[in-house]
Amino acid sequence: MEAPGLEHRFRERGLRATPQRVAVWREFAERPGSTIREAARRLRGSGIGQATVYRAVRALEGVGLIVRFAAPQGEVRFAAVLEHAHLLVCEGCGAVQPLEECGLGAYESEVARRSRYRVRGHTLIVYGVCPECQEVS
Amino acid sequence: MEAPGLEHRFRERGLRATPQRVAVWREFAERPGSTIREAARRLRGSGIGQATVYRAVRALEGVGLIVRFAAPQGEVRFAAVLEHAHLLVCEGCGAVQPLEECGLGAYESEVARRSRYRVRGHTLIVYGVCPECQEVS
DNA sequence: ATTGATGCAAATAATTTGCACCTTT
DNA sequence: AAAGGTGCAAATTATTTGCATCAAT
Repeated sequence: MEAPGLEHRFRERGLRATPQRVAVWREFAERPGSTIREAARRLRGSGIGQATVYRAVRALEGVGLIVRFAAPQGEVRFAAVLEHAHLLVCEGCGAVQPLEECGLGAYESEVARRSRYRVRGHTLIVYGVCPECQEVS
Repeated sequence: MEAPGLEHRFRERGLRATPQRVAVWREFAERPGSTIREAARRLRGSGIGQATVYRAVRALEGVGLIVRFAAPQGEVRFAAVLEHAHLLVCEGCGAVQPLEECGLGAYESEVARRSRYRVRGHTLIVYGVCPECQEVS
């Protein structure tokens, strides 16, 4: 997964686009569903310290460029996202893939109207069993 | 929040409805958005050890009776749910409230058809700013 | 009896911090 | 220079485990 203007997305949300942060984002874009530990171990090879990975994840999660979710066995995993945080997660093998349009716009408006909240976005994680894991079971 | 037949919901998912587990679920139902630490501290008063709280949360999360999500500042928080894991979270004060029907049924079918996954459910977290926090800002 | 749960305390793993140094305004 | 980031190693927190015991089937 590549993203033209990735750096720009960082800046427009008030984050400096440091090489380390970009590398962290890319790591979770290429391997969605990694744990921080796994990502940090790989990034170690690029000279990026684990504290930096934690700090980057926190910063990116804060502006919605990375989402956190519970994997099958309950571990906390992460995935990079661009606009939408819509993921399909396999409960068997833990595979993660992005989902397209969820058509939740109207629903969000409805929620905003009824709750009087200023709605800013949402995270949708769909859980299921992928074709491969279905065969096995 | 009370739930008739709560115990039954545990058992039909293969979990023993021990008093500790029920207490843990209730704690997160009464105070959605608590951290495990907070819940454990309160439950301590009922003689429930922290290891039990962790084990209960893991078990309940596994069968979808508790969901985990990222709060404003990035901490991991939990909330008890019954059928649906639909939550509205305030990014300001961290207040959490359940949401009703999301009408995502058709979308799930669509995802299942296109991905060939056997879809089992989903978690939807809507983020926004509650009326009180809007005034402050 | 047998299996599953629990509490406690100890062990591990995860996450954050202090600090000196480096980069970008 | 000033502000924001980073790496490293050292705290600090969070989570899991071993084990003896209790409860439910």
